[in-house]
Amino acid sequence: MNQLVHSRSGQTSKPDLKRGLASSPQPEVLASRTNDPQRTMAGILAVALSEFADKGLSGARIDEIAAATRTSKRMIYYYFGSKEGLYLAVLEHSYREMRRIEGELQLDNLPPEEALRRLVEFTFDHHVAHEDYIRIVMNENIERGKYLAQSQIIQELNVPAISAIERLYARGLASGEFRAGLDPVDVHASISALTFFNVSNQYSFGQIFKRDTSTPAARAMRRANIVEMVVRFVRA
Amino acid sequence: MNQLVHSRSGQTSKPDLKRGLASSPQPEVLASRTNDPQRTMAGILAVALSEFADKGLSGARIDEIAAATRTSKRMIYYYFGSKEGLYLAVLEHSYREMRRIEGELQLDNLPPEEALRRLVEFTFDHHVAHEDYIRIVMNENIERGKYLAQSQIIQELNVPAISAIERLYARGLASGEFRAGLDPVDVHASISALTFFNVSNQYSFGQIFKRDTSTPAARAMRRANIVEMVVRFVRA
DNA sequence: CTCGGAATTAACCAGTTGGTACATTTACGC
DNA sequence: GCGTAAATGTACCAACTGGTTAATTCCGAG
Repeated sequence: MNQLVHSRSGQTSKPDLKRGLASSPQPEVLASRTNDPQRTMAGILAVALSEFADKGLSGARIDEIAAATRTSKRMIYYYFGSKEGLYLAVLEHSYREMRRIEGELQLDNLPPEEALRRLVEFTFDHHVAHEDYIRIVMNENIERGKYLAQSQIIQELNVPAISAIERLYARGLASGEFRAGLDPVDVHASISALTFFNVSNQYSFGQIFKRDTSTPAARAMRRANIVEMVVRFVRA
Repeated sequence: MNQLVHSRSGQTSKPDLKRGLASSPQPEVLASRTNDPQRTMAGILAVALSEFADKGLSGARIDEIAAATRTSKRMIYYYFGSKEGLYLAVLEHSYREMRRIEGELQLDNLPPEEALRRLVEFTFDHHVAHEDYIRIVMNENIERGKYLAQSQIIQELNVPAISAIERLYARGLASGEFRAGLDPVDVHASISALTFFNVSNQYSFGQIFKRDTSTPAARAMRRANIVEMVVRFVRA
């Protein structure tokens, strides 16, 4: 499949480091080409993320992705080998990015229940703000996790949210605020379910119940209820 | 089931109403053709449901659907007009069927909390048992509800789950078991989110956490926790 | 019986789509 | 400067895919 060992692994030489800035020497007119693999790959990846999120793996079109790029279709195959290779790269990028954002949250100096509330609110907001990632995950589930299974990179990624829950749960247990016997992964599943669905199924839900779930008021209400639901679940 | 009003453009007359049952007169062997529009349409629809659920709208192939049918591709276009027409028919059939199943649940002679538990358990089991419908809804959300919006039929369908929640909530409120101020649609959103996600995201979740969510033990645990979560949310 | 529209078959088609062959240019290492 | 591998552009293609054309058969009404 990916004969081109390019893409992930060693990029052989490192054509960056030089051009920190000063990307485009000549303005335009002069139709000379500039080699900038980093920029090319990043550009392709960004466009591909948006296209795959929009239409799904089978719905996205390589030609359209190429057209939206500064470069050509040839480059997609040069760097990513195939449509599936490109999709996998997008998937990996998305998961890495999601984990990175999760990892930024700092909850250890908040009281347990407050920390839990913050975590749920953060997850809710994060999902609302990154619909593209949600849609990539939806699509991957339509594919039954086929590409996720292929990626060691994603498998090896740790999930900051889980350790965050573990820590705050241990503290809440010690203080007597939380009840015993709960599984952090299960709690995470509930938080994810509630916040993910809020974004992933907004269209069908909105249509069926004639509600616009995207208004600030509706969102705030839903958010508060989800937080309340999770907190009540863990309370002693 | 539904006698397709023949795709969108008027497909002339209405070939149904006559043959209620008594479908196949001759067994087989005789290679002569038999006209049985009901059977033909139902067959196409069943295969299409399975294909669209499996691959999504853009991933499904008309030729493959046709091949899996007793009849030919031409018949798909004869009865459903286009790939999108077929998809819409599948979508409508799916929603109608889901509502019908929901409507079968009888909760009015159970105490409020018990009724709520039953509702959640029922929804959980229903979603687990009908992954095809879940996947059709997932796909429709990938399509941003475009086809749902086109269908008056689905819009007009009432949602039995909502009235069920309304009734049991009113009873729980009267008895003092439930707290005031909750919105039945919001409660429904939470129940759906938890049970839907459990099926829709099983692949990504399973891969990330190296857990097989399909074992009876894992399922029972998850189910119990979801029930508990919803009950605690509404309790006074 | 027979007539006409409904139901069905088989072959075909044009546009799309993922993927390539080949030629060319850039720019880093020496 | 210069040689060479990396990077890129252009043109092209074979297979797939949704959809159609035209011909044929079934079957209920009169």
